[in-house]
Amino acid sequence: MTSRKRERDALALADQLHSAAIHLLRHLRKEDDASGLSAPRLSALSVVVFGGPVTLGQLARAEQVKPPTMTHIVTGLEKAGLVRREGDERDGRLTRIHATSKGQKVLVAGRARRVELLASAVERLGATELAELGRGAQLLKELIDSMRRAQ
Amino acid sequence: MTSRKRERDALALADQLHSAAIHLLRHLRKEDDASGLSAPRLSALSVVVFGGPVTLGQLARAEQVKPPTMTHIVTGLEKAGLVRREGDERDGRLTRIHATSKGQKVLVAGRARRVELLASAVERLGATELAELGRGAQLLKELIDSMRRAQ
DNA sequence: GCTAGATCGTTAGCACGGCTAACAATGTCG
DNA sequence: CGACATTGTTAGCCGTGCTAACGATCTAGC
Repeated sequence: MTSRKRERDALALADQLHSAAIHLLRHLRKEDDASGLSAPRLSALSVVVFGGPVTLGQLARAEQVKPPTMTHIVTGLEKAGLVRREGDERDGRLTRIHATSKGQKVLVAGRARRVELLASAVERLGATELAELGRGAQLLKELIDSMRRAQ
Repeated sequence: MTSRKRERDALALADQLHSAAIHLLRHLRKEDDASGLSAPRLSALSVVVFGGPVTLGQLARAEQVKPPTMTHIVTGLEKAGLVRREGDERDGRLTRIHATSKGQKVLVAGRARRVELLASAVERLGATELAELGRGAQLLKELIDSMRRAQ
């Protein structure tokens, strides 16, 4: 019956993670609003800033979103002047997304603003708990990658 | 400089948690779609099913959402026959949200379906990692509660 | 008892995020 | 050169979230 117990554990854990993800994002949304950057835009901008110029399709795959959705997000970022489109010279179908210097600045500022709430909460944690939470975040990330590979 | 290091840790951790939350929800959305229940609806339904009859305002606060948003979500659940509104006899302003039996069934089925992906990923984890991830989820939940109390 | 204010929920209207279907433009290969 | 594949965009739908404004109801205070 130990496998039955594992299933129950997995179900309970999935529920906790699901609920935590929803509520965390709803909290962070408020801060994101202050910077004018929603979570999906911030996330995409982060990829562009740290991942260098990237095609729209790559960005869509990285963000696990369909191309039309990414077109929409990039258009928003472009109108805000945080990103610019540039056609590839060798392959006319591709459009490469570049971060502008404003985009880099806004990303850094947005990260700082976004983390304020979390940071003040994190500072109430002991060193042990901080390490444990870090470990949990790493495991969660690996879990998501594993889900992605499994389709 | 140790406090500076804590800040950097907090920033990096916040980024990881933010990114993980986004990508986890995007994955789970696909499963949620299969059951016809989006993440916010599933989350709200869960509160109604396990938290007994609840007023719309309580539900909105529990889900950290403004009343008009919750009105919309509840309307969707009601149209799907998962929930029903009932006026309070003592206070005519209140509307209590009750789960229907169909709502209970659908919630359970949705949870199972939703957890399939995660469960198969979780089963690739060792017992130690499972415990660590569970601890991380618990800490994350406490962190969110702490953020909520701090506004 | 009645009026003034507070509270609760809804409606209206906006912006964004996500999807599918359909299309145009470009590359590639037989 | 022509058929096919790939890339990105457009159009159109629905769900989520907000604020502003409103109607209905309760509660105080006079």
